[in-house]
Amino acid sequence: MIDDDLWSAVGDPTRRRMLDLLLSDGGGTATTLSERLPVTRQAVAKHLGVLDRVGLVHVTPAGRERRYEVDEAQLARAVAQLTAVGTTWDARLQRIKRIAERIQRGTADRETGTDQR
Amino acid sequence: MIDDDLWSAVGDPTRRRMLDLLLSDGGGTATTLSERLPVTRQAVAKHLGVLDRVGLVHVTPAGRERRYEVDEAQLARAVAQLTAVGTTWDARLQRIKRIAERIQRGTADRETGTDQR
DNA sequence: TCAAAGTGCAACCATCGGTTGCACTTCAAG
DNA sequence: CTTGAAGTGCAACCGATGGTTGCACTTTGA
Repeated sequence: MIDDDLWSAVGDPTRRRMLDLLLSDGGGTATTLSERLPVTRQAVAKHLGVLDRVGLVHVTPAGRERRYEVDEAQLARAVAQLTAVGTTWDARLQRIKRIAERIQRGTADRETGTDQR
Repeated sequence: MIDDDLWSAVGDPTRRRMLDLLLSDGGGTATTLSERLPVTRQAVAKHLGVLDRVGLVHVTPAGRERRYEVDEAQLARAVAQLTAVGTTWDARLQRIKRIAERIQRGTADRETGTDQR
């Protein structure tokens, strides 16, 4: 149901900042990204490898540079999964809130069995 | 802006399943949770420690048991942050999509400087 | 041709999710 | 009261991962 690779790829805070930078700058290399992040170039390169492996970025060799760009469609998929999990829990929380209110309203005789699971 | 501790706490798939179980069962202990999860009691206990540290669950000692329950308000906060990040990226993606369409529509003379950043 | 820029590879360290093993409290039954 | 089982906590260990440093390799430009 949930693509756990995609989730964990987006789950890392450094990778989220990298995606942010790549989006606002319209692409970049490991070196340019590391200049704007509190980590070394090698760490950035590893993260780019992870993002590339799940298809969130694409790489284009240009001379001695390797330019990375965000795959917007794939990122849209990841964002959709994010919000999907959010809305699922939101619904569950609201359901529990409704049950709690119903119980507190005094209907405490046969509440068990009507809405379990 | 973003509470990174909350995010990483919810980021772990096992912790998400634990929150799911705690919500649907209305609480539980490390032992009862581990019986319904593919990990040992000790692993569950560690995760409960993490969730407790960020305030997503509360613990109530009862005899030799330690019963954990979800703090629904805090979980609601975490879910809100999740969906907030989602909508932020969604907006950014849509803005980029609009720019790309405008450029491709043929306005390729002075597109630079009108909507950068 | 040669130095600087950009990258890749390898070794190393700390943290984390997970495990096993053992000691400690609490409850309940004899 | 004693004793054994249930529930927990603590410590050591293992593998994966995010991060670092060091070095070798290609490409560019003077």
